Amino acid sequence: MVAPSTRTPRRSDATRAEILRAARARFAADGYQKATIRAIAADAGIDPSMVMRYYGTKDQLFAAAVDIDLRLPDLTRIPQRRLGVTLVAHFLHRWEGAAADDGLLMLLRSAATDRAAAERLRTAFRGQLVPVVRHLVDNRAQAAERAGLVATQMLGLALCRNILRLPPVAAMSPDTLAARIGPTVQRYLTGRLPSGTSPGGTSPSGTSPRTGRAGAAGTG
Amino acid sequence: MVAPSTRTPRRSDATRAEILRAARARFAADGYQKATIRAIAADAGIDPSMVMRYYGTKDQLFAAAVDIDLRLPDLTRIPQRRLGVTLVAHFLHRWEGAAADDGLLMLLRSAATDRAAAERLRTAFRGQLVPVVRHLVDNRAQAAERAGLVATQMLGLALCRNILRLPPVAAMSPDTLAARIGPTVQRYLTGRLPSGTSPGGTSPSGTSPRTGRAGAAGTG
DNA sequence: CTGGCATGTCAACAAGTGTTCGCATACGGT
DNA sequence: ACCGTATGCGAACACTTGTTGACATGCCAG
Repeated sequence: MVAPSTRTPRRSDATRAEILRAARARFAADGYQKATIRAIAADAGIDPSMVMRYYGTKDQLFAAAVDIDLRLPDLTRIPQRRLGVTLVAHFLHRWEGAAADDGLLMLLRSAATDRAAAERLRTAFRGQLVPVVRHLVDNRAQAAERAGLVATQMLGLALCRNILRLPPVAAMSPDTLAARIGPTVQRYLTGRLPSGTSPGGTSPSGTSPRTGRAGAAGTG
Repeated sequence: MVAPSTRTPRRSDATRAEILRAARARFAADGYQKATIRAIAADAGIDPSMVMRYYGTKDQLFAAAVDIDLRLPDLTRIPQRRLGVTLVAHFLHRWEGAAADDGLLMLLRSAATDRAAAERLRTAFRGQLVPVVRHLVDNRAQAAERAGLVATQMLGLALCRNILRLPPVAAMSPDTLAARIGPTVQRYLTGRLPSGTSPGGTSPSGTSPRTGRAGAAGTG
């Protein structure tokens, strides 16, 4: 991807890629445990032992298959009022649009029972979502809290829509979902955080985000 | 539970109960697949074959272990403005309070990879959450949609807090969470549904719930 | 053409799974 | 006391899993 001179273009690169493709699909569809090496190999049209030869172990194959990249946009370059809808639309597009990426579903399915996958998800949260939110909010602890709230809503959406397939949620169009859920995310990001223990909030009125005009988000 | 004369109190009832207890714990902790009959039997302190004798098969054991009862309160008897926080607090108390019930976690963990468990969850949603919401909203389709939105938030909360254990979400106190997330649920239940395809909404201004005074929910 | 290595297949292993069967044992009614 | 049955155990079966090693086959350098 980076430099074309990435050394030694092996003849088996096609097979390697095919294995990875099959692995991604299987892991996304079945989760870590249920996805068997044999099934992946069958999908890739080769022998199971090849999988081991090229990727060592099932764990390592999973590690190679999962490259969770939320590709979050720079939120500071988005109109303040549209942060919520934009973010929801982004996620929907990210995992069911044209350039869909099974990464999150893969991880979500697996994380329910596999603690390594859960750790991955926590890492992605800490390393990708929290930093982006931190650009909007000064207070570190508060940024983490806001990011956490956003995660509950976004992962819940992914869960209900793409995994559980709750009929009403699965039936709604991406636009409708963005319109319905956008305000929630908007409030989590920029709204006042109503009363409650504010962890680490040292600033006097520490429940306000950097973008001053907070509050009435979610009323349309 | 109902009548003490429930016929033939067998001598093995204690064992049966112990098996069920161990099964619930294991299913909740590991999910359907990862929870093995042998492990459950070991937890219960008996032989694996006893599990089969008393419950037939692993599927049937799972079916016997899961009795998802959200015990949702009658929302019509709750102050309109407090619907959201009440509901969030109820759920938090339901699955981590004194009378905690692993049922939902059990189902959530399993539903990610087991389609039978997912179907259970859909049934619980359709049979318990939707009807309660329907008491608040006339339009059936709209009630289902609102219930779906509530599900995305509540299941997302359960997921992030009790399964993924995202640090910020896991660290927040139940009260704080209710204060933060309550308004979201409130808006999903009684708020105006902002523009977007309104499925089945035949009424002219069909985006308003029965409880007239909608709108500015979530601004504190 | 020929050797050496990458690529791939086949068969098998050891461990773990749900599940079944046969055999002890202890209880409860007569 | 005795017998039928419920209760429990242990071993085993058939199967799937991840993983490994021996063996075939193709490609390219010399």
